[in-house]
Parts: sequence; structure tokens; C-alpha cells
Amino acid sequence: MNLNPIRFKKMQENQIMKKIRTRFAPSPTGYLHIGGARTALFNWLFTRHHYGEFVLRIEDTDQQRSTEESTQAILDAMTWLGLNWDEGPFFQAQRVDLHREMVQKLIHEDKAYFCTCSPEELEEKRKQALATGKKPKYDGTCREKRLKKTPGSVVRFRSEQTGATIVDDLIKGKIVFNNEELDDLIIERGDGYPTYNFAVVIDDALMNITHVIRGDDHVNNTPRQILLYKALGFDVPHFAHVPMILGSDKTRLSKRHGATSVMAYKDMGYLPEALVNYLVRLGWAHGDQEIFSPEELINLFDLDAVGKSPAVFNPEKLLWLNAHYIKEATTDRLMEEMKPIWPAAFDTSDSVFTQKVISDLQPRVKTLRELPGMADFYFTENVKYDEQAAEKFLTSEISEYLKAIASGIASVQNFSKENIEEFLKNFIQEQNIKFKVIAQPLRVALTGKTVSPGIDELMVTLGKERVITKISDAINYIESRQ
RNA sequence: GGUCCCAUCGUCUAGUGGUUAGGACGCUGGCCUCUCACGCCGGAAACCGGGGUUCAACUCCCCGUGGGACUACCA
Repeated sequence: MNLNPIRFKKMQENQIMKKIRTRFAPSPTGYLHIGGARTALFNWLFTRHHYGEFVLRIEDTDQQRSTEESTQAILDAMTWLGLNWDEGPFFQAQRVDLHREMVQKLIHEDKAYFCTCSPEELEEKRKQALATGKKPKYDGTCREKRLKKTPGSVVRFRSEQTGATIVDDLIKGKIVFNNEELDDLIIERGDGYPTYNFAVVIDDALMNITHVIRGDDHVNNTPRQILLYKALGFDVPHFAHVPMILGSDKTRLSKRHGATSVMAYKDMGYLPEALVNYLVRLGWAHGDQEIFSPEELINLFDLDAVGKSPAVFNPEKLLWLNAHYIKEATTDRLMEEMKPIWPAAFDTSDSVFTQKVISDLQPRVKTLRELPGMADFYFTENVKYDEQAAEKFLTSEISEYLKAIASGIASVQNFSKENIEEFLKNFIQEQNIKFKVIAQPLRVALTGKTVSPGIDELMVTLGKERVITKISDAINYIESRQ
């Protein structure tokens, strides 16, 4: 990769100053979705751009909802997208001793306390507060009770109630929160597990994360987290909150807007570079440029160019990008990608032939999944004619031409595009007809359809034997219909 | 309800205190042509509203309006 001067400077800076460290911290409660993928991508690009270190941490403290399958699915999706990590995956659940230690520290310093309010009570109070138009925040019932630990009791953080906490966000700018808005959040649950807001702080601090890049939905958590950093005596990292990705109805992207799983796009025949390119342009731009290679992205990406407003997910543009990358891809690459997609009925063992099929169809498909449907005639002995197409083009008048072509083409030496063109040119001259007269009939004879790659391309790919057989089949078909 | 965030074509976005407000997807007219796709050329399409500040605001400020997020012993 060639280094531009700006990046060289950044590399030097990073060696002198504190090394940039970022993390992606998904919770394994499902597949990796589009929004998470973009967050991961931004983290990854930022880190690579700055020669930092990218940590993967699985936030599995919710024992009820976390699964190993989800963890694996997330890892697979990251790998598919090419987002490699330098450390991890770490599992938050395996670090609870650390978290509990920190809880003890806070209790010991009287910065946290035990609370015995039941979830039901709290829920009731919340409802009432909401009904009377008040803030539904914890009312501090147990704050000054100096309770001892009892079964099922939780630990709450004694949050600052005066003053303000400022989040100096790298994307959104300064955000001021009055501390009176914040309540005493639970840091350790009744089951002894830390809550998210506590565990992230501990882990990010202990893992020396310098830049927390995450979804917009966390901005309101940030002031409480900053207070926790301070209470624990940790350095507060930089925060960057990337705007949400919305569905077409401008609400948070979810299943009802269509596929949201990264791997679902793989299954639908998308190339990872298309998804990456699409995702990076949601909230980030570099002038008018639309197409970026990963190397370019690493060179160009930085947080200061990330926009503040949420973006609507547009499947059409993703599809366009996918078509672009399919067109650009080498046939070797596509051969690999197509392996799990080809129907069993297609004999794709002749790789030279299959490769030609792919290159014929490459500019005509938007997803890999569309390919088999367009390729059936290449792999099928007996062409199945589209009824209307046959009706219109496989007529008895055309039959004589087809016969002449079949016999004439047999003598074409070196069945190349040029020679086929030459033959067809001579043929229409001899017959004194326009190419149009025989083009569609030939196409239907060879493919069964009215839409296909060019006649010459088709013939080259199919090879002389198949071409003659298919034309003969068409002649027989015409005669059998009379 | 409260807190916080956001606001340029339908969508993703570029952009500057003075521009014919640019590009891309999609839509659309045409060219190419054996069909389709690709490609190429063209078109329609936007600065949320109201106040300021200023010689001048789409751009800066305020207020509305609209949208979104959060408001859990989820993350």
C-alpha cells in the first residue's frame, strides 16, 4: 500500500503518542446485522487508517439471551466482510470477577450501594411517574439506607446529582447533560452479573480502548459511563457516535424492512466488497467518489468526514454496487463464489466451459443467485423452449435457414468468435437476408429464450458440437409441430 | 411525558457567506445493437418553515415543525 504524507504523519504520531485502540463489542443475541456491520466497519477503517489495534469483544453478560451460535455467526460475518481483528474475541462473561472487583471497590468507597427494591415495585413507580408526567427515574429509595448485601439485592452506582457531564463527541460535537437527569443505575444485578453500562466501562478501560465508536443509540448512556470512568479513576476515552441506519419508513432498520443479516446478503448472492462499499457510504463520503477499494478506504477514511444524520438503507443502490463488483470480478473469483450456488443438476465440472458461461453472464446479473436461472440452457441437453418464443420464432419458414446454418457451421474451423461472425456474415449475404431474420430464431433454438448473451458469444461458449445439436433439435421440434 | 440527536433531489450524499446547488442509485428520453444486459449521451427531481445577523444566507444564530434514539436487574 502506498503511503500518502498525511498518513505517514499519522503513523509517526501513533508511535509517539498513545496507540489508538478501538473495539467492536456486539452482544451475541442474534446474527450480525447491517447496522452492527457498519459500526464494525467504521471501527475497523478508523483503526487501520491510524495504525491502531482493533479488539473484538463479545458482550455476553445477558446469560438468558446470549448463545454460542450467535457468537459464531457474528465472527463468520466479520470474516466474510474482511474485518479482521487484532485481539480477541474476548468474552465479557469470563471477566465478571474483574467486574465484581470493581463493584466492591465502588461499594468500599461508598460510590455504590445495595438496593432491595423489587423489579415489580420499580415498574409500578415508573408507570406512575409516567402517568403523572414525571421523570421515570429511580427515586433513590435505598440510596441512604446503608443496606447490606442480601439475596437478590442489586448494586447501584451513586450517581452525581449536580453539575453537568459533557460528552465531547468526535462526530456530534459537544453534548451537555445535566447530572440531575441521570439516576443511580444498577451496576450489578440480583444474579451477581454486571450490567452492560458497567461492564463496558470496565472492559473498555482495562483494555485501554482509546476510541469508543458505536451506534447513536448509546449517546444517552455516555454521560453515566463517563461518571463511572471518573469514579473508578480511569481515563475517559474519546467517543464517536455514528448515526443509525433507518428503513424506508425512517424508523430504525429491522426485519420488517427486509433482510438485515449480513450473512443473508451472502446467501442472496452478494459480494462482500459490495456490502462494504455500500455501508461505508452510509454516513460517510469522499467528494463524489462512489466506488472504493478497501485500500482506498483505509487511506481515506476518518471520523471527521462522518455525517451526523441518520441514513435510510437503500437496497437498490446496494444491488447496483453488487452488479458493479460482479462485473469487475475475475472469472476465477466467481468460479469460487458460484460453487455453493450452482444447482446439483448442472454439471459444472468442465471448468473451462463453466468459466466461459460465467463470463457470458457476468455483465447481465445483479446477484450471483440470478446466474443459474440464466445459465440453464448451457447445462441442459434438451432445451426447453419458451412457448411464446417458439411460437413466434421457430417457424417452418425459418427451418430451412436453420438447416443451412447447422450444416454450414459444421465446416467452420477453429470455432472462434471471429470465425463464427465471418460465417454468419457470409451466410446472410448468400441468402440475401438481414441478420435480424435469423438472430432471434437462432437464439431461441440455442437457448429457448428471447433474451440471452450475443449469438456469437453463445456459440463460442457452447462449442460447435452443442450448437449443431441444439439447432438440429430445434429443426426436429419445428417439424414435429407440423 | 422527559432527555438527547438530526434536517440539501424519492434515497445516499458533495458543497460555499455571493455556485446555472454537483455526483450516485432509482425513474425517464435517446444512442449502440442480433435480444437482454453493459456502456455512452441527455432529462425531470432538493437546500423543512419563520424570524434574526449580514451588502448578501442553502450556508451563521434563535424559535418552530418534522423525524429519530434513549428513558430495563437488554445490549
